[in-house]
Amino acid sequence: MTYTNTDLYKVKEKMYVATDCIIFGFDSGKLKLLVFKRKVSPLEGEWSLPGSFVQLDEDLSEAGRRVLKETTGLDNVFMDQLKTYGKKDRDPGYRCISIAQYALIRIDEYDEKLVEEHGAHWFEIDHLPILIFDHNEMVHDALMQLKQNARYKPIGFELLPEKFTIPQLQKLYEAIYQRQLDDRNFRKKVLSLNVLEKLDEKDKSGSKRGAFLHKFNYKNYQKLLKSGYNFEIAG
Amino acid sequence: MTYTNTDLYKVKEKMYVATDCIIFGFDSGKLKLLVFKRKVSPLEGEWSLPGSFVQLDEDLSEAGRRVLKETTGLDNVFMDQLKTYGKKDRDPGYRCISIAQYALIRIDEYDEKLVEEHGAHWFEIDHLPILIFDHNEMVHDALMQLKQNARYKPIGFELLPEKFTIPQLQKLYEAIYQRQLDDRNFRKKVLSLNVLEKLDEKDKSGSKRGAFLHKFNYKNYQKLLKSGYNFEIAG
DNA sequence: GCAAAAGTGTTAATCTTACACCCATGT
DNA sequence: ACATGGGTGTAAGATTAACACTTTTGC
Repeated sequence: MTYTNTDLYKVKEKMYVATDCIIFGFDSGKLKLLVFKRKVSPLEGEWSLPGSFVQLDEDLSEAGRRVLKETTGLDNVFMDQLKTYGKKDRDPGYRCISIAQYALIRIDEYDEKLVEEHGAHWFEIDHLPILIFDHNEMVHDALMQLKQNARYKPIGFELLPEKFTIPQLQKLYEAIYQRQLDDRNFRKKVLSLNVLEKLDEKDKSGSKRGAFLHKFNYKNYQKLLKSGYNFEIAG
Repeated sequence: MTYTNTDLYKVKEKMYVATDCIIFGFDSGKLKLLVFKRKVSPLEGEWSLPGSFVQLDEDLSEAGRRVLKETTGLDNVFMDQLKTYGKKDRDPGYRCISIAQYALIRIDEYDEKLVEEHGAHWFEIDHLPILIFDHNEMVHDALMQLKQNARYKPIGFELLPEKFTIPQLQKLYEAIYQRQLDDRNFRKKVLSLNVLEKLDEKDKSGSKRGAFLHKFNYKNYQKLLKSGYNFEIAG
């Protein structure tokens, strides 16, 4: 950053820098959010996003991954920066800005014990409790971003198990967009992209007949991007 | 933010928080960026984005607007947060994170003297010099964001004078998307949105015949949003 | 009168939407 | 045999893309 002459006469003070994580999961056809019961004062016992101060010796993204690891036991998950919240009075105690980062996790992989130890709970996205500070705003913004990104980037797959069925994928997109999609059109479109690899296995958990499992094919996705780029699922 | 038990044993240290502004303008058919010659050590004399430390008693957005005001004299311009840059070693001197914010300004309105006093220069977006630290990365990211946003939100108009012609608007979009657009299709699409108000005046600076001036109509835009929302210019 | 930019319509191709029935299987 | 979700095709409508000529006017 550059500072101009006038800045030199201003006080340059440091401030606290935190990061809060918006952790999305998808389970039983519902989009869910991982929320914690705060263990420290002030506002002990209130619901809150998991977060931490950023250490002097770690990148912002490292701090986000550390929080995620500490609270879910998960490594190597999709994570992206959302926005930085920096209203001067957002934290009543002291001046503290927070970089919100959102994560998409495969809910079947997370460490349930670890999560419970931390007093955590998965809430359905449209039945969230009141969260501390500006955390509800963060979740709202993250959901908007998720909707936006899911449309043009294949991030939806980060929320599903490695192997998934087309109906599962559709339910995920319906949960993200918060509206129904036509099953014939959805299937047509998603298959036309050529980024799904059909497996020989079936998943019978959803029906008696069973639905074929598919895998996301990153190589074909890269090809798609090169060949003019138009990944777009539903809308 | 929440901190977990383990955090309580970690050092909670404050850090410097800065903001850097990516200021876009549009002039002579080219998308431009306002860049400054750094006046303080280290890296004095190098090109840099305008920036400042964030004061303890101001919101992040206030800090951005302050920088903008100090460097261009402009108030009340479109400004939005881009991303926060927080690699631990991004500033060689001390740990400092920077919230990048981008602004779209009507280049005809800015205070040229003020800008020159600060050793500033407008560079064409594809002929930028090397900037300090991670500033080139910031610009790259801001340009991506601008491309993305211009497609679905009417932010392009922030870069034009209040009154503008259709060919001017088209050149702007061509500069943002960095590709040619078909003039007949562009005109058809943009007029079909019903958000432009045709004036009786002509602008003759671009041609002998002159082109009709138009104004962006915010009320109609609000109507468009309510009635199902599909603002989309070109692609 | 000519150069230079403004303005105008049509058609083919593509993509999106709406919609209804048969299939496979566990009970 | 029936209930349940999985899987398939088609036609109408909307949108996009490609494309060429006339208009105005300052020089």
